[in-house]
Amino acid sequence: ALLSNALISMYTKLGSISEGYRIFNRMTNRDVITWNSLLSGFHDNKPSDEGNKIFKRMLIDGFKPNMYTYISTLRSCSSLSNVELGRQVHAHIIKDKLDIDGYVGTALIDMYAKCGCMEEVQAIFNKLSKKDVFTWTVIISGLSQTNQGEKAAQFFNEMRKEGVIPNKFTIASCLRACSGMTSLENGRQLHSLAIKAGLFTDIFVSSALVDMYGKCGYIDDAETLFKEMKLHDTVTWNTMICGYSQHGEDEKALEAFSEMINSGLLPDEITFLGILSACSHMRLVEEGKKYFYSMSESYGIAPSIEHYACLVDMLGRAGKFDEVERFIEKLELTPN
RNA sequence: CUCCGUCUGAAGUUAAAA
Repeated sequence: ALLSNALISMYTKLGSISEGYRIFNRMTNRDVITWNSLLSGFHDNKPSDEGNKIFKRMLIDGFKPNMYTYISTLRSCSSLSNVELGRQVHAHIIKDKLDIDGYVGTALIDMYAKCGCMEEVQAIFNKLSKKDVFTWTVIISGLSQTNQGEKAAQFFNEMRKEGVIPNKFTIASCLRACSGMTSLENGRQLHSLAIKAGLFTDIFVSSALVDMYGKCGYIDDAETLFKEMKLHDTVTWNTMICGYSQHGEDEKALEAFSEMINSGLLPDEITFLGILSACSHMRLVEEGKKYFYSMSESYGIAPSIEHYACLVDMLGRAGKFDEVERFIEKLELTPN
């Protein structure tokens, strides 16, 4: 069982969920760790309710979850904003007296924060005896992600008063809060803090800085920062492309797209939202259609309803209302 | 008693309109 467990964990963490399941299904000597190993694979992959299914199946099969199980299941709840299951798991945790554990507490706070349940967050937070940088950061990121930037800033200040040193996760989350509030002052302070702490070169921190300057209206500063970065990934390019497009610097958005492709990176669905938006601003209907069809033809990305909306917007701005109608009629998606 | 061990916690980019 020890070897099989390790194998399941390896496969699921590498994204080969089906390989993990194959070993799992062949095992006759499953233990709690077997189930936990299976659960651990759904952490870094796309959100799915597979984790919740495994948790329930485990209970039905008569296995007693431990704190590893609960933490993994809570992660699924967080990524799906499934507070109903989260509360059920919480009840199990209290029953098993595991709620005093720091990791469990952090996972619970994260789940409630991402679901927007601040009363629960406060209650658990107040009860925790030891608060580390993870505890503070999950709250700050939860508030940033639910557009409660002012509260995020309050927690950040309180954290520093307590003498807890922010790390790159904390800084990136706070920068997101600044972007949401277009708070240039706080953003600049975080910028110098990041330099002092040696976190400036982290790609999450620097991308968040590029975004912050863009959102605060300083697209030139964002561009300068972007060009100074040694590493660019898809998210960094997306930040710059969407920043250009949001500022009406649409030609630059398209140029950036070409540069991105030339550098060997692949675009994703967010890249195309920025690109289609730029084409729409410029009334570049034919060019925009080319980009739209290249999504599935060249990059294997299925357009979402947002992409279709961009195309409708583009046709509408260009005054092509008859074409808009035809386009909507032949939609394979249900219009919203 | 201490350490180790097959499973545990957080971060950046998202169209239009109003």
